[in-house]
Amino acid sequence: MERKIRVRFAPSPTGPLHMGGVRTALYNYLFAKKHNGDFILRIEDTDQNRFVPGAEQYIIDSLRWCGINPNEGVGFGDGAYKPYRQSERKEIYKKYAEQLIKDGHAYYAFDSSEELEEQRKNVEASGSAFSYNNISRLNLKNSLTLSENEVKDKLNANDHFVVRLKVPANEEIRVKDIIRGWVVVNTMEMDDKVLFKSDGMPTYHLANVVDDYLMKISHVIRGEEWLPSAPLHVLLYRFLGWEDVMPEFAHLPLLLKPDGNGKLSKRDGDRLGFPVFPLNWTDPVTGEKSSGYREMGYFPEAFINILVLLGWHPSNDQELFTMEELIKEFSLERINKSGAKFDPEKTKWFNQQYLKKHSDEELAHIFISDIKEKTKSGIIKFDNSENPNFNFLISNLDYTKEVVKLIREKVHFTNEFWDLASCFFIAPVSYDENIIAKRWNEKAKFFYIALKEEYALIDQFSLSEVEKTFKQLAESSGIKPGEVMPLFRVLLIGLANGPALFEMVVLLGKEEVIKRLSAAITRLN
RNA sequence: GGCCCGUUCGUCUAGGGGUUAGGACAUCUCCCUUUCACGGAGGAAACGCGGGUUCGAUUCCCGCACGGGCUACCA
Repeated sequence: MERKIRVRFAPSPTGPLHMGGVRTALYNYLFAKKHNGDFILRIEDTDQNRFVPGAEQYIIDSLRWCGINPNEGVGFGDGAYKPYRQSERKEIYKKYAEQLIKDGHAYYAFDSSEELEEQRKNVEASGSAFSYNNISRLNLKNSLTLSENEVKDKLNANDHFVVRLKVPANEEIRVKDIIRGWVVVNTMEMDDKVLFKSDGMPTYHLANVVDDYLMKISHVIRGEEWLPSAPLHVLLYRFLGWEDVMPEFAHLPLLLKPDGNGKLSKRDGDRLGFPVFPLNWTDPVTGEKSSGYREMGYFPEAFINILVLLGWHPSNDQELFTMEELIKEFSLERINKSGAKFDPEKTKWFNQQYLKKHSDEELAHIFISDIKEKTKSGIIKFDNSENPNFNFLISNLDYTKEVVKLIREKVHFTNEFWDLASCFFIAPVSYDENIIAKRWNEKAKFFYIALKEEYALIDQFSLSEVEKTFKQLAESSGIKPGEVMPLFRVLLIGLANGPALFEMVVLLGKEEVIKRLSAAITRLN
């Protein structure tokens, strides 16, 4: 019988979840869904020193926002394998560490970190690198070199000790990676990794292997940074007697910084001005703030789409996917081997594609709440007496829908709407100086005074009427439309660029247009 | 330093023993548009180097170079 697909995402709560982490979670999720399997969120908080309050909740919130919902795990309901937080599983790991010692695959080591540091220095002085391995362990303080009584005494005296894996000498360890094929490492290159720390917590290696076994994980899909320790994990499965149910491995290529080389880091985002985190984050200790894709105005679907293509690609040219399509198309075999440089420029295009998929009404709702928020936080300021209709307009769905219709093609993000559309809610107080200097003269002034009067006479303030009236007046005044047209927009909204001119005039409405023209003529006189 | 992994346009990538090496972002030109954008058409742009194997290699093999990862009582 085929074994049930069960995968896990296992971050440590040491800070906000990096977008690379989100991609790892995504690939796990897609793989699980595709095979009707389970996706588990396990929190690997075995390092008490690096624990950051709020980080765990941040991870949960991020996955929720992305629509990557685990079947089991911290924050996502109890599954059959709880608890899913490693700090709550301490006793479990201890048992397996003891079993390894009993079976002769691990040993107690009593060397203090100062002593090891000393060793390291000495060896490095002679030109090579120190390694606690099957050679050096014979000269160090551990249960292999000390007498049985000495060991007993030390353990009874509650001396600090760690448990180390007894890596066998000169053996080829083979790891089969789904993405990279066979990776072979000789045990002479491996060191006797600490499995159990002196603070009573397991290290990643032990906890990871034990939990993956107990939680019946079928595939370990994780970042490439784990590839070097995969042979160690294989050894652990063997020594624990679990080789026959060892999960398959897939080590994902890394996300690289956009310029230069190296892993994508928070600093790159700060330096180049793009987020590397899904959500905003404030460091609880330093108070340092990091921006997130959500708050930058990205749709979660766009964010997912950006991430999934960084290291994976279907066999055709499709670039835009729903989650359902991704689940259908995804396969580990089509994941690339090499790292992907992250291009913040392309993310804008993706978001625009998703913006296009939304209806005017959906966008209007987003726009309205954005305006309300900006007003509340003081970003939007205006003179109440000059804009008495402001509150009415921003609450009017039909009106904002029409506004959205006129500007939606011009932006990548919904939070850019306001910059382009403020003119529909607030009258201008200043006018583009270039255009005024070039075009504003007596002739123009008389034209607009006349236009104001003509517009006042129109009953049906429609697109065709508005445009016709403008052009006829220009013709009868002996003016080429091109001479006065750029000015029209400036008089109405203060800016040289903006929404389609006559559409804007109609939406603003007869009364408002006349009012704004009068104000402009008075001010520019 | 040692070990491991990788290398197709600037970037993400498709492809794979014989192709005009395909797509997308960005960039450039033109069209549409009396603004800006959207849209449309087109252009420039890539198989790291050296050896093999082969009738033929960008594709397979080996070296080298370059890049990355790991080398903690961190994950």
